[in-house]
Amino acid sequence: MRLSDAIEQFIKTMMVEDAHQIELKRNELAEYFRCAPSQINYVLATRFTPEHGYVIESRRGGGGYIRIFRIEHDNSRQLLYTLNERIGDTIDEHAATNLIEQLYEREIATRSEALLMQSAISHQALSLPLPAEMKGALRAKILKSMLMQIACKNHQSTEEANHALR
Amino acid sequence: MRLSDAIEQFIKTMMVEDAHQIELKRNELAEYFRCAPSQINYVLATRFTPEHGYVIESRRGGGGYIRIFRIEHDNSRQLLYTLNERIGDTIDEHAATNLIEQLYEREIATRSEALLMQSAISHQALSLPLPAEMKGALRAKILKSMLMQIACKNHQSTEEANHALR
DNA sequence: GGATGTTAGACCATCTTTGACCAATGACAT
DNA sequence: ATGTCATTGGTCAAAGATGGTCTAACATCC
Repeated sequence: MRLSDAIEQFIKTMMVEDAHQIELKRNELAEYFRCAPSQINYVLATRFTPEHGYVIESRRGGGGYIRIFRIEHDNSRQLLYTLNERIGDTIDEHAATNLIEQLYEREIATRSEALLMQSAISHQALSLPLPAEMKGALRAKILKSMLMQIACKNHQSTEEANHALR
Repeated sequence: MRLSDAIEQFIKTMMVEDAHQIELKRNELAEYFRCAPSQINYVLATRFTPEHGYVIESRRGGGGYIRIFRIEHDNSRQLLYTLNERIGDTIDEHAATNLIEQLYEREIATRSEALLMQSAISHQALSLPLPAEMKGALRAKILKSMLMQIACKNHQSTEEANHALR
């Protein structure tokens, strides 16, 4: 079996047991699999992306860590469809607005969250001299990032939220 | 847990009890945590700056002390305004994170809003091939746009509250 | 054999902790 | 008043502890 697949399985097994969130040490994991630490990054970059339904958060320095959050299974299918099919690599403001509207109507996002997302991807927020394709790509990334946050937020404790904010 | 985080928590706990202003002895605190006195300075320098909403005053020599004040704001609108001013045309992720954390700690933004803003301006959300200056400018615009939204929302609820009182 | 996916490693960025050395203050002796 | 010195806090740089990025070499799959 490929190393990357083994690491992927290992992490996913950890997540099954332990709710929707795990914390790991890059060097320890690399040590365990006797591979280069950057191998861990490779696995995360190719198999634990927002498109796969995961959010990653990390910190360097003493006491550093890598945390992986997984979205809840209930909404995950719907959300992943939204992320991959409806947003994709780019999205214009109009489509994004419609999408946000829908999420609000379906009570996946609160009114407050919907308004905040809207303001983050509005033309005003992205009013810089950039090619339209770049703006579309940016909007897609930002929107995906925020949607994953909403999907994961219920798993994070307040304490962890503080960390996430640092 | 990291020593610095423990010290930070310790101080913040003191502040809550003690009306947003405390006095401490550097050496005593260092003794308590069994660390180098300069560790205290490190914590203050990285977590209790004006950017975090704190001001520090100290004196050396016999009877020396360190006083920490939490900056008060008349109301949330003022703070939002101040922060908006502080952002300027560009802001890096670290500074933005500090701002958002401050809003959360002062209950101007909810946890959900804080996390959402954080994810919108995170480096992951802006991970496209753009020069760093452009990313900083984008982050500033996005953040301001979101802060405006929150200011708006808060203002509306204030209006509603006023209305209800009439 | 070319496109795509893996792996390792060199080099980088960030955060924390400690310690040597510096500066200010106040008590006290002269 | 002035000098001395113990008492405190401040600065800065080095070392340590992590994780990130980039790229070349290698492997695998059509």
